[in-house]
Amino acid sequence: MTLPVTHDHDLPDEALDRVFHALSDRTRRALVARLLEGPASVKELADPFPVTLPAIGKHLRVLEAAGLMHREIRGRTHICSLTPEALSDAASWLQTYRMFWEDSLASLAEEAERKEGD
Amino acid sequence: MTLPVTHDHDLPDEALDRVFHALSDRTRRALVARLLEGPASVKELADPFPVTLPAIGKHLRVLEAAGLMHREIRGRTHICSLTPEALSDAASWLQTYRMFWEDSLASLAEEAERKEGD
DNA sequence: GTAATTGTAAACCAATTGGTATACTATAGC
DNA sequence: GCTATAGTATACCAATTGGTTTACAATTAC
Repeated sequence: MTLPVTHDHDLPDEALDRVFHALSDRTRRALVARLLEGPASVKELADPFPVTLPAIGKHLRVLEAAGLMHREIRGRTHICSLTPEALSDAASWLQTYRMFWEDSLASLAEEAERKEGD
Repeated sequence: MTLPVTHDHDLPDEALDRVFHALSDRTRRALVARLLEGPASVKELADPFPVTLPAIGKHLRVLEAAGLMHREIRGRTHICSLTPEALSDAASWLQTYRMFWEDSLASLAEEAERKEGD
C-alpha cells in the first residue's frame, strides 16, 4: 500500500495566492460547494445566485485559474467539474498549523474543563 | 475523554471570507509562519520583509481582523501571537472536501499505477 | 530634558475586485 | 431560415487592496 495520499509537489506562492483568494469569496465557495455534488453547466451554477451570468462567468474563471475547477465544452454548454489537487494544496498548507492549533485548542479545552470543575 | 477537538461553532460567511482573504497574501502567510515559531513584536516581524513598517502594520491588522492573531501591548512594543481558532475554521471548511479529493486522488494514483504496470 | 525607538494615523496612488449593461458568437430547436 | 439559448467579450463603475510618504504619539535610553 503506497497510495500517495499526501502529494507534496511544493506549492509555489503564486498558486497558493490564487487558491486562497479564490476561496475568499462566499459566492465562489458556494459554487465549489455546489460542484461537490457533481458537474454542472454555467447556467445551472448561476441560477441560484442573485447576480448576472457574466458575474458567475468571472467567478468560474477565477476558480479555474486557481486550478480548483475545469470545464468541458460540449456544444454550446460548458460542463464544470471540481479539480481535487488545488483544494488539497490549500489543505496541506493549513495542515502545517494543525499541530499548533490542536495543542492550543486542547489547552483551552483543558482550562475550560478545569474551570467547570469549580 | 471528551476533548472538543472539532469545535463546530458554525462559521458565518463573513468570518470565512476574512480568514481566506487574510491567507491569500504571501506576506501575511509568511507572517503567520513566523508567528508559528513564537510571539514577536511588530518590528521583529517586519524586519525580514522588503516593505515599510506601516505596510506590515496593515497586514497585521488584516490578520487580527480575521481572528488569526492577537496582540498584547507592553510599553511601546506590541507583542503579536497566533490565535488558533480561525485557522482551524478554514481547515474545517476544507475538511468538508477531504473525502472528495482523497477519493479523486486515489483514483488518479490507481490509474497512474495501472499505466505504470504496462 | 533630549534623542532614539516602536508603532499608528492619514493622505495618497496604481492596480485589482466584484459587479453591471450591452454587444456579440455559436449552438440547438422548430 | 428564424428564434431562443448558453456563454463570452468589452467597457464601464465604485470599492478595496497593497503599497508609499509624511506626520504624529508614546515609551525608553542616555
